[in-house]
Amino acid sequence: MQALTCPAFFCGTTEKIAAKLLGCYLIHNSKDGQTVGRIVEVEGYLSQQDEACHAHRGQTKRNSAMFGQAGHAYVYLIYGVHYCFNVVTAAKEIGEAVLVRALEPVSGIELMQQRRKISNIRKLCNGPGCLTRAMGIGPQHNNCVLWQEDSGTVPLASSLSIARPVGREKLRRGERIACGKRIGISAAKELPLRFALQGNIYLSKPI
DNA sequence: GGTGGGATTAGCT
DNA sequence: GCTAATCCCACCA
Repeated sequence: MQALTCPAFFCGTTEKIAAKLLGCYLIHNSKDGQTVGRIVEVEGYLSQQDEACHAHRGQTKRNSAMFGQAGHAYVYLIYGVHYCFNVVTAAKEIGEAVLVRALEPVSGIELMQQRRKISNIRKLCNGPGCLTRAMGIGPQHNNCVLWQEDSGTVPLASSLSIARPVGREKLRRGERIACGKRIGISAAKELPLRFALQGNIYLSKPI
């Protein structure tokens, strides 16, 4: 894998970035240790024209990170219980993002098991609320930068970043990028904005 | 100033 | 399949 060192990766349409994020790695260095997951399932949310998107009704205090720069994180609390992790994908003031719905655990698996209080690796990160718990992602990461900023600065206590696969690392044998309807929403159900690695066993639901 | 609902999950029936 | 857990904030009064 190769760390992202500039925001150029996050240029393009939200759909393109969603597909591009599949196979990438999400890396969290926390005081408890490092956890790494491979992104296998995402959903796009498209600003004003998308009724299921938090940005649909305009900018508020809660969703303001979504209106920030592409390549930042948007983390919000859902049902008062779980956190969802999103990657901002549009230019400032637009309000589009990609929700990460499932990860394939890559390293720091013992730490993930501790955080989740379960041992089944297939269930560690197989849902948006599950993966934030396993990775130790929370509100402290809202609006944080997901590429690696210049190394001269003082390292953060808790840093979240994305790395891309190199060469043939992106897709494994038996995997292909598939697209379908989004899950768990009541508005704009028909839009085909769910992207996942079909054939991967770590999805929240088969696609 | 009160209230309703949500991009979910786990545990029980 | 059903439901409790539990919090922020948009919306309405």
